[in-house]
Amino acid sequence: MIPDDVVSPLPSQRALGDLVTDVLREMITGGRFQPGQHLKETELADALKVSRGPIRQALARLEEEGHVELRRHRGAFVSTLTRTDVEEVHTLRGAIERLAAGRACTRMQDAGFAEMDAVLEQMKSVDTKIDPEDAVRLDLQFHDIIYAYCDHGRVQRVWESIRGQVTVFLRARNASFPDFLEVGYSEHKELRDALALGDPQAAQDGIDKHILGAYERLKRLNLPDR
Amino acid sequence: MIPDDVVSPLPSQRALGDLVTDVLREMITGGRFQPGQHLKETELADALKVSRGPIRQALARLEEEGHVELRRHRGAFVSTLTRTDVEEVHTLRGAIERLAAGRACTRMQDAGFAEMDAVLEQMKSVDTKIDPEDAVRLDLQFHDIIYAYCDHGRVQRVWESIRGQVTVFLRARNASFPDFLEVGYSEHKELRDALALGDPQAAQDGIDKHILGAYERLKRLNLPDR
DNA sequence: CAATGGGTAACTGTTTACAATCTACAGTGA
DNA sequence: TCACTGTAGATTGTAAACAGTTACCCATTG
Repeated sequence: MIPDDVVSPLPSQRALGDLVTDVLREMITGGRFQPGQHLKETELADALKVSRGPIRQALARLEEEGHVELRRHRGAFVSTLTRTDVEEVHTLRGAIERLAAGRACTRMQDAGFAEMDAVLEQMKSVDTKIDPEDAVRLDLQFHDIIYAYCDHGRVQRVWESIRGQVTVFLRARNASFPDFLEVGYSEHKELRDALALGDPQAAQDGIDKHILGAYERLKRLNLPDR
Repeated sequence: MIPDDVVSPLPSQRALGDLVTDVLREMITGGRFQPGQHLKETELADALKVSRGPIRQALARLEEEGHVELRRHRGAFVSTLTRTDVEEVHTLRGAIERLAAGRACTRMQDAGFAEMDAVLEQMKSVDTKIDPEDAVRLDLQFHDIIYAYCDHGRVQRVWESIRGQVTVFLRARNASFPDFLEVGYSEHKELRDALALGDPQAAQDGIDKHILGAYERLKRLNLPDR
């Protein structure tokens, strides 16, 4: 057996459509496209040097994730973020993360909590340095751990389907309320301690509280109603 | 303005891929394919008289719904139902239907409850006639109403993504436990009354109880572990 | 000036064909 | 028996072309 380090870092033959999906998702969540902008298949195909096939596959997936709106015979348009979207994403997230946490708290064991503590440790230092993008990354990483340990493929998929939009919200929040960076650590530490009890009910209550807090802050953002 | 009732019910130009998705989903849930069967794109394309494009779109969607497994460069295989699938589908369903019911109970109003009562009325008569397929249809119709009135596009989509598998489970249950047909009405009536209180907490508790009951029965089915 | 209607351009939806790539499986040799 | 190799079959990726729609412009009409 040849160790992984020696051979080529595996060409990672993912489907081209999946790569395109990631690239476009990053471009949209990163603000490289304007909300409402018309994304044309042929333009994207030319720009990314692929054919229309993988582009269509990517757009279909991004539509499911809520990043673009597909109008028949019109094409794909970058979604505009509304108050309704924030509400839907957060209530749905609350529902599935509640389930995920209830399961994860009895499955994480030492390894899971060690991962979590590593993230928390970094959050603590972010509190002093204050780099908004780091805060977003760590916030997501923390919750990714819960989903990873809940051992529930379907919940994981639903999370992945809204994760991109959660990212957008977190970025918007940090841009509007930079002071929030200071409470990131304590809120997640509290949630971690609730999970550590190993009691599904306590874990679910912890999530309810955590997500509700995040939602209350987001509601203060100035967004169009729909 | 011409009222909708007078004009043609619009030819509803759906995409071919969507039609193919529905056809294949029905064929899979209806048992026309064997679990594990290898579905080849070209075969399906020939059989349905469409090109590979819509077929691929359909298979990608059915994979997200859990009806087929897509293996890279191998193709699509009809999923085998396992105990794990039953557990995942029901816990996820419990989580989102809890949310949906909490919202729906304050939005259904008279019209919604009228729809529900119409379904309940049919359930009562099924109890005497006992046609398993009718029981499945009515069970789904009842819960569809909750999702329709919860006014939450994303929850609706998640429901649609597991609805097909729930259908499979219900059919399997009726095949194994025909006696269940007798309790269908009373259990749903109980849930309807919980919703009618208009209290989100009561509605959520009603769902917890209802889904848990359904799950307990399904667990008695004899299914492979994975 | 507003409403109507024709015409056009642009884009998506679909089909077809072909090249490239990968998997599984059988066969080969040690 | 085991590991390797080669090949056939199937899928994915790409490309090109056509059909169907949609939006938009603009002249016409009242």
